[in-house]
Amino acid sequence: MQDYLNQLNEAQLAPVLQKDGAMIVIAGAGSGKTRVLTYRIAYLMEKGVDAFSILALTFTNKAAREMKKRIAEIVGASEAKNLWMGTFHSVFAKILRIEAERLGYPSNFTIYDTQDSQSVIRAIIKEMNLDKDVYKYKQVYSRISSYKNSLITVKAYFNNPELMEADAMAKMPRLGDIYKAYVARCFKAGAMDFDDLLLKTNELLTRFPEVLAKYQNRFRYILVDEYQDTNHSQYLIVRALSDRFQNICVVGDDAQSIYAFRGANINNILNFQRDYDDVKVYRLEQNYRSTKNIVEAANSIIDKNKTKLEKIVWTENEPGNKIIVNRSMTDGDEGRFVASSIFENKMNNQLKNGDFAILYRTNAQSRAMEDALRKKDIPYRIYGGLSFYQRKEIKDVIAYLRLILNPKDEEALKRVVNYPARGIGNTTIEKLIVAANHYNRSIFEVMEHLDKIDLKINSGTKGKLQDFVTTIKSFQVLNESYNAFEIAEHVVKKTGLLQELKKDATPEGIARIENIEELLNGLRDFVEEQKELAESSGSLSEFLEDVALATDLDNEKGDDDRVALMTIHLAKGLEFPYVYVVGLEEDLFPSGMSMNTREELEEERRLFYVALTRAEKQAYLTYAQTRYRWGKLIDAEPSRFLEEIDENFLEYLTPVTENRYKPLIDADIFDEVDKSNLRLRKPTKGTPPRGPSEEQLKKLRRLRPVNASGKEKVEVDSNLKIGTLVEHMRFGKGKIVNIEGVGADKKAEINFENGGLKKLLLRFAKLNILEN
DNA sequence: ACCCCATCCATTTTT
DNA sequence: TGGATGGGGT
Repeated sequence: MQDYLNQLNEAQLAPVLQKDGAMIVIAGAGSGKTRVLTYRIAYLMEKGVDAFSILALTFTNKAAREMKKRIAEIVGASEAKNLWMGTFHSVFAKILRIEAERLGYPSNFTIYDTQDSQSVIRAIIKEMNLDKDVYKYKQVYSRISSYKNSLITVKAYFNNPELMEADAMAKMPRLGDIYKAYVARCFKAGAMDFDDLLLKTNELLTRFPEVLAKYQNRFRYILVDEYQDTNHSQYLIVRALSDRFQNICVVGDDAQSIYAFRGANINNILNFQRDYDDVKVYRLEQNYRSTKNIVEAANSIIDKNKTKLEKIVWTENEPGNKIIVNRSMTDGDEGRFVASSIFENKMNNQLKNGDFAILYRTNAQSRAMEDALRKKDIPYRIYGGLSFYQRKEIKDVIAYLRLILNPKDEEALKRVVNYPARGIGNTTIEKLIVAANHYNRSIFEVMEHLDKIDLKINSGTKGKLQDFVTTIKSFQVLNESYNAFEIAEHVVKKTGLLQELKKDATPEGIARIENIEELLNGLRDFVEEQKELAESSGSLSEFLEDVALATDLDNEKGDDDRVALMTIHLAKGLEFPYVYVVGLEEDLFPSGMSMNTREELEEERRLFYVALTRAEKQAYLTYAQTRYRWGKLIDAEPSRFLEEIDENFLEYLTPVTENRYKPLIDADIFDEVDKSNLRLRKPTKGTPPRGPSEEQLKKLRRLRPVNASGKEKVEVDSNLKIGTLVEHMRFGKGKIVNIEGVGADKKAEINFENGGLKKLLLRFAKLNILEN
């Protein structure tokens, strides 16, 4: 029965066998930390710890599911199902539902996603007559979010002159008022946003000692994965819950802390030893994932960081190939290089598409990769971006379902009250909102009592409103006796949503219908699964909670064989035999917005470390010399990270290019005694960080004027067909009227109108027709 | 009430 | 460059 313990090395075994007390496991990349966590839980259970009293917090729901499955194999499914495992958000959402009424929330509160929250904020900004160019709703949202994650409530905000001043300095003196209105409106709608799930949990545990005691007694053993990415709010929850028994095991790697931007505090892991008495520290330093070259190259990078815990990651694996570095002319070329390389590797080594991953810093970089992969007929899947549940047609269905559970949910109501169109226009909604605010009721309640309120709404519209109310109420009745799948199917048919979509016979329209079908299938699976696990009956509320808190990777359908494309953030915790890290350019990676402080730059470096350590056998690092950004072709310089890697582990396919604007090393920037005279190379607004290269300037000068009409000769490849040129002419306002021809002198005469020539030139550069 | 067009904004990462 | 939003026209 204890066979599984044999699968651990000595370092891994120690934290598994320590049953009680506080402990931290510092786990290097690829050192088998998931295995340790899994086996530790299994071992606890074998030693007689009740599954009900174990709480394991993971970073994604998928991680929790997989771990649970593995544990079930060891201790049996019936035992494993009693474990509390999941993300902070999903676990505490469940607890909040149980305790909601203490906080004045209904237990069926809605969870607002980012879109919902932002839409509420946008409405508030509009109602307060604030300048939407000053108060940008996304910025306002992220400020409020970070306040919440630091446990700064509205009250705390108004008690803190410094914060208010900071916002006033940022030209947003009314931010506090927006915050207040936002919180009030969410509360009125019976809704919590993502941050509330943590904030309100903290409130619950501090305001109600008996509740705290209840959960302290319940969760006698607490385990936290990816501890380096916990924020202050999460930190306090863990501390509070573990305070009584102090059986706390946190696992993480400070070198992989990459979520500071959303409030993660690396100090949580760095200072863990101070927080509990008698903390045992374990280190997992043997890497089983990657070749020696990769491990040591990664070490040489992370070495440049000052803030870190001492740890030496090593491996007994083969040295393997060196890391391949490639430079391309353009981002398009970079894509083509990656695609060809994947193609060759696949052929030469008989690999599957799924053995490859392309990792990038920003989602926008995926396009060039996609184009190239498509041309080579290599199947790929993009992770992240618009997730399934964020698609319009899916959100519409979900909104109906949300409304059934919580009719106060304003965002859901606004979304579907007139979709499919039923003659309830904006004017009517406005009137309802005014009345709702006046009576301090929800919009739905106003709609229920139209006869009692004197609203200037004509009787026809009133009838339509009543029909809507009746429809929703009929759904609510059904919800009492049917499962989530049955309800959803009914809703889709009865509301006319499906018929509405069927009117649209375009490929997109058909895709939408298919998506809805997929949603229904997913629901059916969900219900079956829940019944099988006997965890529940598969009710609507459970499904909606899953949806709201689903991580992107949760929706992965790993059934077919595709190359994976994703941001590095999303790749954390994953591994692939072949990894391409693309776009290694200054201002892109490290991001131009994250090199103003040592902390920021070190986080970028950790991000790079994460990227590189995803690779098992072979890593590629690529960069381009020019790249389209914001629709403009800009010059790029190789990333400082390339120089930071010990070159013994690198193989350059292309000659090394020096960064012409050689970045200052950290010490130059951050360790100067007098920083006041140091000007950081922070790009100023509007102007690119640096101008075009000399050659390009020359070319641009030669080819001007761009804002007039005229004729110009452009050098092109003589093999180029006029048709090809024409194909690339059809864009922009400045039209190119015609092209005379490509002669023996390799020159084409082009007649153009305003701006056309410049655009053509850029296009050529992209196609790599013009030589450097 | 719906559709089309223009303008604006963005590219740092997401539970 | 492209997507998202909002205004104006019908």
